[in-house]
Amino acid sequence: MDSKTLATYFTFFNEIGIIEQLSRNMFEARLPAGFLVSHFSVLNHLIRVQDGRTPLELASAFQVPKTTMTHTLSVLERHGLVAIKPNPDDGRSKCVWLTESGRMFREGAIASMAADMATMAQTYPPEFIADIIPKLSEIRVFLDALRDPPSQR
Amino acid sequence: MDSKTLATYFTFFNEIGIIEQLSRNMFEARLPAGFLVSHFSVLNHLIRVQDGRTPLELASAFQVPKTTMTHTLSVLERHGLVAIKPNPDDGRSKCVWLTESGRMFREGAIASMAADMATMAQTYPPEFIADIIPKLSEIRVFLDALRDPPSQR
DNA sequence: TGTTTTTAGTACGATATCGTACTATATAGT
DNA sequence: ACTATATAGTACGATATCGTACTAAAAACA
Repeated sequence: MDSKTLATYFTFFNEIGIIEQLSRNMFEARLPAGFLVSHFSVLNHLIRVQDGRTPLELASAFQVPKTTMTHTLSVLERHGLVAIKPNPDDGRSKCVWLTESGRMFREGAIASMAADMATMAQTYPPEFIADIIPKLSEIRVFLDALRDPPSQR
Repeated sequence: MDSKTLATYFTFFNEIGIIEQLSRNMFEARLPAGFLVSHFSVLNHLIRVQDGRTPLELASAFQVPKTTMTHTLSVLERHGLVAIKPNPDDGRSKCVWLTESGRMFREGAIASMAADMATMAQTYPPEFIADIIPKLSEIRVFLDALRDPPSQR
């Protein structure tokens, strides 16, 4: 692979990295002090896929080590945003449930973030974004499959 | 903004976030133990834009707080990959220069990563990637401009 | 059924990232 | 020139993220 082609791929991932940072900063500016996107994302995910997920499922969904998810969940639990209960189907495992506070927290966060999204929509309408998503999804699936071994993420 | 449109934007940023994590893991697997993408990126940036940049310029380029860059640079300096010297034009400032080791480190890292990029190129040829980059760049520039105030990042 | 291996979660330590506060120097305003 | 403000970098503390090692339970297997 020539260096110019290589640079294309590097540029791609560099743009991804910068957008990730900028968007994270944007979102976190809308969250209550002390909360990060990692916290919000878990709450949001539990709404999207139904709560009652195990910590490992969550770690896998976010591609983070399970130790990281343990920590994130402990923060959410400490703030009463989730309840962590034993998994009735597996004595080793647990299930994560949203509390009423957790649902409200997510609602409020989304309402705050909607302002930024609306601003963004003025320049980049939903169709523009929707057009890019499938390509990113493809690449995401590909990269996910590329990992070897499919470790405990 | 209706919730479905909102979901489009959230999905977009979610994909960005996952790709960022997957690619970071992929790249870091190719770096010598103990080194992270944040270290490599600075070396790579110094090649691309010429070295002699100030820590603040680097922090700005990567959208990280200057304290984070101070830390990153201290790691690079400790390993002899960069040399940090006073800025002749500004007594408060410094300039970051690549060392020969730093250049070699970068070369080696890129050579390692090229293998992954070549694998990726089999499924996603450069044109596919090159097609997405301008859109991401646009969005990156937009998000960058959105920040208020243009803080010390 | 008893043993081995795998799996879910956590404890712990190391490093990264970030925010606040501080110092030194430069710039702006008078 | 003098003062006030802004800027570059760092010190420090808090939290996040991650890797390794461990425990307990489940699954595989003999």
